[in-house]
Amino acid sequence: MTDANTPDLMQIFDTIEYPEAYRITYLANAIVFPAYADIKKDFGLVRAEYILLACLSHFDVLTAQEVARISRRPRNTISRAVHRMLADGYLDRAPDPLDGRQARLRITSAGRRLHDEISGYLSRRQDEVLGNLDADERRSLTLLLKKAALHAAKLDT
Amino acid sequence: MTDANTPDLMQIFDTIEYPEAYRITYLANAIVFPAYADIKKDFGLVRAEYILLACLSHFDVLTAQEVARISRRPRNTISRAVHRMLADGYLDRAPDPLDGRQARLRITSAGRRLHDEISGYLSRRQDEVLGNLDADERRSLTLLLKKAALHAAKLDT
DNA sequence: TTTTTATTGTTCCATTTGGAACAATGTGCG
DNA sequence: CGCACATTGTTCCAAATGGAACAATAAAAA
Repeated sequence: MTDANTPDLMQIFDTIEYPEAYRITYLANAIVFPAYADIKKDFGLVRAEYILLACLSHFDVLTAQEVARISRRPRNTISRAVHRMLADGYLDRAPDPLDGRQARLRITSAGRRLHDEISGYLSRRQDEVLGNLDADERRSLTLLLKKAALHAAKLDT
Repeated sequence: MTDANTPDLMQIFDTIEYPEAYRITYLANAIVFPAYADIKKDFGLVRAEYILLACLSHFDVLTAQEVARISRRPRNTISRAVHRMLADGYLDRAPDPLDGRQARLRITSAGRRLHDEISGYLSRRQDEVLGNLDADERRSLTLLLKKAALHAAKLDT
């Protein structure tokens, strides 16, 4: 596979016209796809469902629209996830008394337990993929990612 | 929207159990989705198609399997992309004389022109999303991303 | 050699996906 | 007030997606 005739498949990391975008996307795929496949196999959840769970684990109450904004996903996929997770007892929904359009979503204790299990899959895979960075590099990367992500969140308001 | 009653939607960047994975995925989405939507609208290409184009722009000749490995995408999506891009004249295919199973793919000049246009969309969006990093930070991020990506590429061999 | 195992590319099929249109509700402006 | 416009959540539908099985070829084992 890695003989002299085979091109170095990773040279593209350097030659691509958009190196940061390429590497970020590559890392995202490397982390999320395997974890996602395991989560689907072990819990039967699709991506929008555990994203919904993750959002609700970190806020007391959210609307579906807010979840869509936080996760940068289309509203209809969140809507579907809400229905399935409601049916499975992982969250509660109550109409907002102040605004008849929106509903207030909260995670249940069953949902929180499920999220705790699932987040282990993602943490483990994250640590595997970033495993060759030393502590300083890891800290530095984390900070730079946060700065960029906060800026990205302000775009496309 | 950002009044006192509204929770800070971005606190999750700090509280999530897998902060690097979350931020990387968030940035990947922030870069790729808008660019992807524009590329689809302006050129009618789906993601696997411009990924194929990008790979073939950076290697003289590749097999479909190699494209799948480089891009971490399932083989059947690459196979479909090859057929569409062949029909549109963006690449050439020739059977490998040494191995009857595989075919040697090359980009055509039309394909290269198309890739040049498309990569502008991704570069521009990349620079927008990373726009608040100064030169040192940007350089540092780029290096850390490369180190991690090279390591990720060696996983799941 | 023959037989088994692995690899490549493809097709099939069920599921996921997201854009667009929609009804219901709320907001702003005359 | 009345009327245009915006927002939320949902449904519809066409398209994309990816796992699994497949035929053809190659490599390895017996």
